[in-house]
Amino acid sequence: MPFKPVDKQPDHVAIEHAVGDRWRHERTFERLREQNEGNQRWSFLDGPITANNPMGVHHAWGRTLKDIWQRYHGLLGHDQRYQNGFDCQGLWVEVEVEKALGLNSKPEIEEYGLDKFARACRDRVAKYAGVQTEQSRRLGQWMDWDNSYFTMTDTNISYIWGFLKECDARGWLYRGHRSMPWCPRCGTSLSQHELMDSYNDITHPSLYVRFPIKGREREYLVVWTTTPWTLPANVAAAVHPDEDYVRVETLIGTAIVAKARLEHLPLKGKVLGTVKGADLVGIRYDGPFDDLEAQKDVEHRVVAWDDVSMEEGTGIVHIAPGCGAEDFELSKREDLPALIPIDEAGAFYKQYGWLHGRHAAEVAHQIIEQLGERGTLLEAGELTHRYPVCWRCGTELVYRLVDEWFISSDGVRQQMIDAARSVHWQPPQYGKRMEDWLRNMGDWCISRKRYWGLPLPFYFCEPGHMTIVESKDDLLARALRGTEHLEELHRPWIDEIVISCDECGEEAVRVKDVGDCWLDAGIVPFSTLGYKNTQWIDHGYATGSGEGLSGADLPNHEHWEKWFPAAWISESREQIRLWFYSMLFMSVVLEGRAPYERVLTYERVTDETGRPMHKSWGNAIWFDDAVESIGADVMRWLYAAQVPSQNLGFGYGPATEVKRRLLRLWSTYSFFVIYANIDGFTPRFETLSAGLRTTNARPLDRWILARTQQLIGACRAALDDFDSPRFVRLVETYWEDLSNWYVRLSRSRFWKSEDDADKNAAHETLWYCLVQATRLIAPVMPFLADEMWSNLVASVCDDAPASIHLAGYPMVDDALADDALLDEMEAVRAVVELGRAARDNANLKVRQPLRAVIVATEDDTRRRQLAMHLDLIREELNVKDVELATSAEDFAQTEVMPNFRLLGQKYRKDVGRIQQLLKDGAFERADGEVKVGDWVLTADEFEVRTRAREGFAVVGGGGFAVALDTEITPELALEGRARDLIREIQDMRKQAGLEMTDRIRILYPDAHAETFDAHGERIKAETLAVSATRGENLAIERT
RNA sequence: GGGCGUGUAGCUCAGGCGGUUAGAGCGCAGCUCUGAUAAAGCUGAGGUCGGAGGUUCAAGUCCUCCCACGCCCA
Repeated sequence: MPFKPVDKQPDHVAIEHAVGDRWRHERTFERLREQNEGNQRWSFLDGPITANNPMGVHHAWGRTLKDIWQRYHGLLGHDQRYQNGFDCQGLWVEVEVEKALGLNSKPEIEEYGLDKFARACRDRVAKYAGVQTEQSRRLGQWMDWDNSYFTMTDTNISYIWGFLKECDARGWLYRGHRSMPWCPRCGTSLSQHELMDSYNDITHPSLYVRFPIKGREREYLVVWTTTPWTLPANVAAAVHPDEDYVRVETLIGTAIVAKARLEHLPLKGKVLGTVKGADLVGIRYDGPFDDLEAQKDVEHRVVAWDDVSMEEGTGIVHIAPGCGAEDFELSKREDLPALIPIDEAGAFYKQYGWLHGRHAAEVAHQIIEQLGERGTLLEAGELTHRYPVCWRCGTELVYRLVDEWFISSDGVRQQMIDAARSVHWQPPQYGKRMEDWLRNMGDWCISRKRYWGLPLPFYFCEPGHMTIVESKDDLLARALRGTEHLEELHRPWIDEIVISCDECGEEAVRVKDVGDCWLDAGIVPFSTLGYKNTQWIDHGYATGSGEGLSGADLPNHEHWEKWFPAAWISESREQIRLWFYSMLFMSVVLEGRAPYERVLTYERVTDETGRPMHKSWGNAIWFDDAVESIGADVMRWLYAAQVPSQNLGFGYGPATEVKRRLLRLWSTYSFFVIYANIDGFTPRFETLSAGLRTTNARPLDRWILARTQQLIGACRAALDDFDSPRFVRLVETYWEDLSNWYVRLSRSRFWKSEDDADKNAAHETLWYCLVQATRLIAPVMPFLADEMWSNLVASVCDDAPASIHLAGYPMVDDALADDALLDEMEAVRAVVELGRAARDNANLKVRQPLRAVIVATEDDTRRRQLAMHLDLIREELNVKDVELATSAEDFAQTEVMPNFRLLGQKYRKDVGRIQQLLKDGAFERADGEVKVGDWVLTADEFEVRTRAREGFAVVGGGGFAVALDTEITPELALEGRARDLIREIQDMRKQAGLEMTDRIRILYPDAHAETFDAHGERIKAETLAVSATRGENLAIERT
């Protein structure tokens, strides 16, 4: 047997493990790279995955897309880098390590020891980089796993330093005093892009508070706040200068609020008068907690602010510049003092008296109580609203005024927008989204007050000069002392180093801040490609804490020029404001252009009902579980089929559907192997490349061969467009055609026992189609495809590559393409479908032969097409004869369908009436024209169709009418019974568990005597019977 | 509040420049075919193409407004 027998269903998991092992033993991937080395380049750049946890099924979507196109380009012969990346630094790693070590605050980390903490972070990264590598291999991803890049290396850090130096040279780098969203638990501020996706519905106190006006008796402003802890830092009250404010008489005095808000407030009383906001400006009032030391010199006043909202609150806004971003902006304009009430852990400073040491989140109750005692609380309720929390630990954020480092964005904004426009965004709306983001982006806050991260290379001397170190070498050259323990560019070791100030030569020390992790990822188009590096260093990339984790080279600038920019990158949608953004920023600064040419962006993975997956909801599916039960190939197909602009519902249900559709291909494969083995068929490998030239090809063979060429062309086009959903649709439709049209109609050729040229043509054709179809799906289902290849090709063709992935991607064979034939077969299939529908209508099952079917169409071309395939129609409809007719008057009526495009232009408003008349049959046909009402339609303005009369047949597209001759003669009835018997005996064979080649003897009762007399030979032939004799009941026995 | 996107059969989704009777898969019911097929075929039930206006001879498709949902930004 030339081919290994095939299971009824593929065991994906078993196949994948076996094929994966084979790839390893045979060095298949390495051989592919060797094969393609030096060819035309295709530059893909991998966005680093955070090496912090095992990867999930959502990562697998992106990794599948990356792998599909890397494999596709590999099959096209393109030289590629295949470098995977790991993101190693930043708060997310720290938080996980804190959890693992049982630490819960910055003081606890410092007590634990920064060196041990850094080691723990580094170890975690190393561990999960390994885990993710194994998982990715299991998914089938082909990457140069031994040479991944790690963003924590000294190399990567040095490159970022160089970038920061460049920003400073342009005057864009600055230290700012800003109100930042702050996580009290993590003790650090969050950047603008870290704030996204982290709003929760949270219930807060909702307070109305009185601010008594100085110098007026019993008169007060009313403000509203949901953050009571900020009241001790109040310095002003803002009003909208153009809005009307009213004075309202209440039991405890005269309240001032915005007129527009009055009806929404818990205030009752007579309106005494109206005053413009602008006229309130300058009023002095008593703050809520003037007795606090911090409030000692504050003079509270009313200021004007255009952003005061009339949608909520009282129209008078409590201003605490140390506790809010907008408040701080306002304070700069109005020259208000900024009181900072809480420290980095969220606890009140000493100057806040009775609040000292208490945490902002805990003091609401006491503040409300105090306000009550002081008689300034008007009302206290609750409000549930969207409020930001820390995206890592879930702690409610507060706003805090802090020193942070920024890169000013105004200088690069327009250049970045221009660069982004040069990129091909897919789907296109994400290009707009990037542009929106760029238009609105604030200055990039690059500092984090944490430990495990890029050390910012900013050094200050006592007199206050700043020196920026641009690389590790630069640091060592400038160092005065402290380099003894510097194993890597991380805290705490780097903090020991003292350098000399550029300006005054005094000793300078580093600021304590670390960097935003998106600096780490954004630099990789430069750091991994040897940008401006003069000398190629073998295995030189992994330095510092990355040492020993990767064997990647540090290439030189020439190499960078070859591979920059990336032809294509692909990541999930949130990377627009993260990686795509930071890379673009850095690349525009360093090179003035985008670092990528084309971007494919995809959405999120949900469960199969569309809900987000959550560990706590119990609907999460772990990658390891999924891949060992569904199989990587099926998962990959599921990912490939998904339109990337929509969320993907992942689950076992959708996976089962994929398997079911795939079974069509597998069953065809299995069918082929069964009969090829019975017949000892041996394929010729050269037919794949040199083209299949079968002399005995039947029309159906030529058709599926042409269909295959069409598929090859369409698949290549879809993949060239990075359109995997289209690719999947094309391929699945082809499976259907191959299985349910070609094989089903050709089965008898495989069954027959004569070993003739016709059978060989069928084998050759089916083998060719199966192999080409398999090659096409190789980028998406790499394991299954290679398994099929080794059985169908490698095991029987000595001259074939051992792996499908070394065999290149199929090319269209023009000699086999035949659009006319495809069109013909479409007509045949339409007629057969109509014929089947007609049988169904007439209640005549297909097994009963009929004398004739009449196919009527006025379309001469269609008739000619059908005439070439009458045998197919006869077989499929089980009729003795096919009659083609130009007119179907006896059983059908003629319809004239208007050509709306032409008529619309010509007759405009009259088209509707023409259409109605034609529908009613009120027309005459003569000389190729149609007279309808007052109009005459010329030949190109209409199309004639045939519609069957009731009871004859069903009408479908293409203008056919199909009618059956329903008379069943005794001969036809007898033949029908013979076919029934064949079917019955076949079923008995199957029940008895006989092999397909086993011979039998048939016993039949008297009742079937007539049938056997007439059709005995045929029955015996089809059921592989050596004899048929009388018996009591119908029975078979094996010979 | 602004921007982007989505809304088509019970479910998941296709529907280039406006044009004839809006499709597929899954699910459901009935029938059929079957010695590769745990498959497949046919028929049927099931659609206010989110809603309302408008442009047009003609709108699922173009325009305006509105509704719901998702995302991004305020």
